[in-house]
Amino acid sequence: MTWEILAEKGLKATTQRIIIYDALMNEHSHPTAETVYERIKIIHPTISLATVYKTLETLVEYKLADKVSTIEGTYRYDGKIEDHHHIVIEDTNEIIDFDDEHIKAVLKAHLAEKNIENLEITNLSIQIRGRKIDASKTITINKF
Amino acid sequence: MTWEILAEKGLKATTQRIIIYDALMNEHSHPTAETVYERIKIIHPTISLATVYKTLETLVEYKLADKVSTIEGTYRYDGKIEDHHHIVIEDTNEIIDFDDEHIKAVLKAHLAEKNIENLEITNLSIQIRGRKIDASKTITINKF
DNA sequence: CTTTGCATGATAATAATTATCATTTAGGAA
DNA sequence: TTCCTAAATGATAATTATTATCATGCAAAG
Repeated sequence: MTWEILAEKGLKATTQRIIIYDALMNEHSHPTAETVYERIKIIHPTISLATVYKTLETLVEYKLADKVSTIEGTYRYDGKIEDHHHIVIEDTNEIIDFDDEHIKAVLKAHLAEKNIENLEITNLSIQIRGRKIDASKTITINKF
Repeated sequence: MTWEILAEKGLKATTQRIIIYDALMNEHSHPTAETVYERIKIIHPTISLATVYKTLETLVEYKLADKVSTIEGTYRYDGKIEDHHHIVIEDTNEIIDFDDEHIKAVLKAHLAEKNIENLEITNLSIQIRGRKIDASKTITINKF
């Protein structure tokens, strides 16, 4: 229940927050604030764009969402907060989630060999850029 | 010689381009266009900010520089075009270069096991976020 | 039910970047 | 070397995304 998730964080469960949170969780395309706004207007036409911006920031602040900057110069929000990586498709700038439980361990093991002094690593992410071989098809990631 | 590098790409070697290119190559802090402009104004006070923006874009277009988007919402330019990775320091958003000839091979080997269908990987980079344990000291990366 | 402080909505302000266009200049041709 | 032309520059206007402001509304605690 969304209102409980908000309440747990000490956030007022307003209609707007619930709608925005739900919209973000159900949208896997890493939308911009503007896109979230457009989607939401259909079911809640009186919502303000400013509220969407502020609420998304709040969700990020309370670790209920992630925010990423893109090469287009805009921010995109991600309802998925578990550790994962992104594949960015060139030309379209589509972002595809990429889950991999092992890759981080592989990287950390490698980084341990280098010893980087005075640094505490808080986050490690892999950015994969690429292009679709067949633009009409989707990209599928097969586990194993 | 900078003018030769520009000429090789079929670019006019204007005074402004030479100054901007040299400034970027000698600045390892991943500056913004604005920062490059401020630095350059000292030796070339009549240069226009618009020229700095346009020239940096041109350098990126001709693969003489890289452009990265940051979480602050601004672009930073990088005179280093060889494959490398970035360590972003939280709070200060300082960017430190991180060279590693092996890490990419390690990652590619790992990614080959997953088989990602329909994707041609064009670029692979690792983003390390972290904080300085001792803020007054720098971060050193020891090769072996 | 009332209160109170935080959230919302409308809109103004800001900041970074891009576009426009008259003027200048690099580099090739004569 | 001088001339020519296409491309680059400089000044500034326009745009775009985002943030700030503030009067009004509403969630939730008592």
